[in-house]
Amino acid sequence: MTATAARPSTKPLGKPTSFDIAQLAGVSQPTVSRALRGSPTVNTATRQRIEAIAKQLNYTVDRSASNLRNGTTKTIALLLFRDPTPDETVVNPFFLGMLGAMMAACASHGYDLLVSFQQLSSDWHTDYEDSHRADGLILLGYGDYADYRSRLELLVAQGTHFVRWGSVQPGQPGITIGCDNVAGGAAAARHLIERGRRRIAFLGSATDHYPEFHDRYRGYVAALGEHGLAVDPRLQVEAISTEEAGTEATRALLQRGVQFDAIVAASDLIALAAMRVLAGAGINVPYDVAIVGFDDIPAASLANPPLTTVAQDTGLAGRRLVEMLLARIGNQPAASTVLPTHLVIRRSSGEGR
Amino acid sequence: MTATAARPSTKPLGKPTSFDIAQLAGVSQPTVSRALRGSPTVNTATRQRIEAIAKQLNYTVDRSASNLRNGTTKTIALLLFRDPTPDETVVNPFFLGMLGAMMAACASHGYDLLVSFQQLSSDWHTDYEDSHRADGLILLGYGDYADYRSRLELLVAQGTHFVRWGSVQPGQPGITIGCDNVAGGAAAARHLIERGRRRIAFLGSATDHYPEFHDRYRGYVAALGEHGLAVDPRLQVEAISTEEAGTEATRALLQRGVQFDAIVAASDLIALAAMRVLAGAGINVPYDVAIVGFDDIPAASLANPPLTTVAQDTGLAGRRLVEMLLARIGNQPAASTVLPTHLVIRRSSGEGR
DNA sequence: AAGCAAGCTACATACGTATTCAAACCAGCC
DNA sequence: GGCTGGTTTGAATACGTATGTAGCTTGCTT
Repeated sequence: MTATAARPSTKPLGKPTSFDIAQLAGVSQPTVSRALRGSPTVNTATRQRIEAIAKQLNYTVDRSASNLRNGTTKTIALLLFRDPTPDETVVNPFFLGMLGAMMAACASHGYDLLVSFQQLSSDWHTDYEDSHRADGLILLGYGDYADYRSRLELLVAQGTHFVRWGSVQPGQPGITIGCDNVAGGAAAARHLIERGRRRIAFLGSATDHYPEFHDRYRGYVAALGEHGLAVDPRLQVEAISTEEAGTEATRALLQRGVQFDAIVAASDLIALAAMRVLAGAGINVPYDVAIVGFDDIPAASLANPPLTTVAQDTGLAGRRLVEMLLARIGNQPAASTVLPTHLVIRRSSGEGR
Repeated sequence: MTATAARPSTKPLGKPTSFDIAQLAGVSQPTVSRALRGSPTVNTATRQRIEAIAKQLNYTVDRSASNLRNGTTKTIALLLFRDPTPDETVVNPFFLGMLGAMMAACASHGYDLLVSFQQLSSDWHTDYEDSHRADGLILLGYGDYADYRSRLELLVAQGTHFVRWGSVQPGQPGITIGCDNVAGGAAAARHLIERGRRRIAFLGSATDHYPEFHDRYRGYVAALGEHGLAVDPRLQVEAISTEEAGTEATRALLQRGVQFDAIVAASDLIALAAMRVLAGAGINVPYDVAIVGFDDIPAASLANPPLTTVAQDTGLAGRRLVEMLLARIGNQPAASTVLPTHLVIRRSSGEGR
């Protein structure tokens, strides 16, 4: 009776606790806990009585207490790494496309989803799991891999559960889910070649600081090779994932004065920016220059002309990220996975002159 | 020493606790807590010693324990009500646009942000704050207000802290942040009238089940009145916020066989759908029919032709929602707020025949 | 009829933190 | 030199849940 004494029966003011229920049901608090958690050792009649009272009082288990006791939070933290955009609060639309699927996947497994912006340089790596705010992390965002990798290794060393979206490569720390960037890049270039284009530029990164873009570039190079086309370094311009980078890269390409009749852009944002710059320069898409993007963000189909692009299945991606993370958390086998891409053909890669 | 006895000094295996720090610093656990929380009663030298050790051990306060002790979670839950779209995981892009600002605002106040899909009909209203998963709720989503309102009243009765985005009206339960839908609707219609359009249709809701759309409709009606134009009920078609609804509504409008030279759409998704349907019917935008949308989602500027629309400042909206909620949580004054809109003129409302 | 197992329930406790209250200490002062 | 007042620290405790263990009851076996 010590516990019930702490809350005199005259004062049920705050949110009800398992002690309140116990008192009303004439049992002890542990019995309430066991009954509501479905322990088979509780008498059926007792359980039903308890459940009825709990429902009537609108009782919910206190997550803070439950978390403390269980050492688990039933929460996943989604860390979005900021692109260096002018507006600090803009989230990459491709990642936003995964959000719905992640919310749904988390919910269906009884997990909550915490979202957060992060500077790649902040100390996110120690934050979430150590402080028991989440049981695991999902990392989303492009970013300089050289810096990134050491942090991933730290996470592994700490035993933190995490999954990231990115380029899947052997020997990587932790679990990575990603699409087949090489195949996607190749499909984009191949499509343009088959449409008769020969001078195909690549806007993205050809260095392994941005492994996903680099993979796409490798696919592009491979496709050119298949068709006996030479890779002209003057047709490759560095660009990160943002629209701003795309604008600059396209301008740089034009300034080089090199002739080109097509562009493979490493992201749709780059591609859309390129279309704008080209239009501004009086260059017709697709007549003068055909363009293929990557990601199939919602805006791609609305562009003028609609953008041909390498689609990634964001729904599947989001689901897979959550499932793999939960497997890791549950100490079940989980492995890096490569997801397929498919080419969505629209008008931006149409007939040339 | 009872506590330190529980964790023999030979075994510092798990995440370090304040007891571990205390032992290393040669003080008691409460002193550690006080030192790290900045209590002025702790000797400066002691504090520094403790801080150094805490840093060295990568100590972080256990949120579960802290939450339990404080009765607070430093977390806000964002509840997104699902639109009835075919793909269950698609989130309304307008609300997604607020997400970045909300994340930033939460972070700057030291709060975490939990996101979750909800069926409007589920029992979300009792879930989050009662169970100590969040200190307050942000409710986002259109939805049948008749059903919604009773739940809001329940929230108020329970003393739950919440803020919602929607139509701001007197006598509403709780705090609502919204844009000036009436003024926005009026601006859209006025703009079309000034461009010489006279037969202006409205795609949205003229009933108060969807108060925001109804407000926009009222603005539209007012603008027509200002210019002595009659309101033709045949030019109004019911539609909820989704693209699918826009498609259907536009088809219905065409089937009525009523002549029209412009459309005010209650959302950009509706407007974009309308543009597609019209294009499919061989009707030129803006030549035959001018269109104005509402929201200024990212896709609006990319449409063909780019969509004239009533812009809402999603960044400001997200920030304001968070700030008002935090004020409520802190028992500080907070009130419903109406935010301004502004018309963004693009080509979809250009020259007619 | 005594013993024993099975079935339920209660007791005690731990999770890690933050706060209240009391104690210890130190210096200064009459 | 003991006392005062201020400063710093420690002991005890509560937050609400979940679980190991012990205890009680009932019914059945031999």
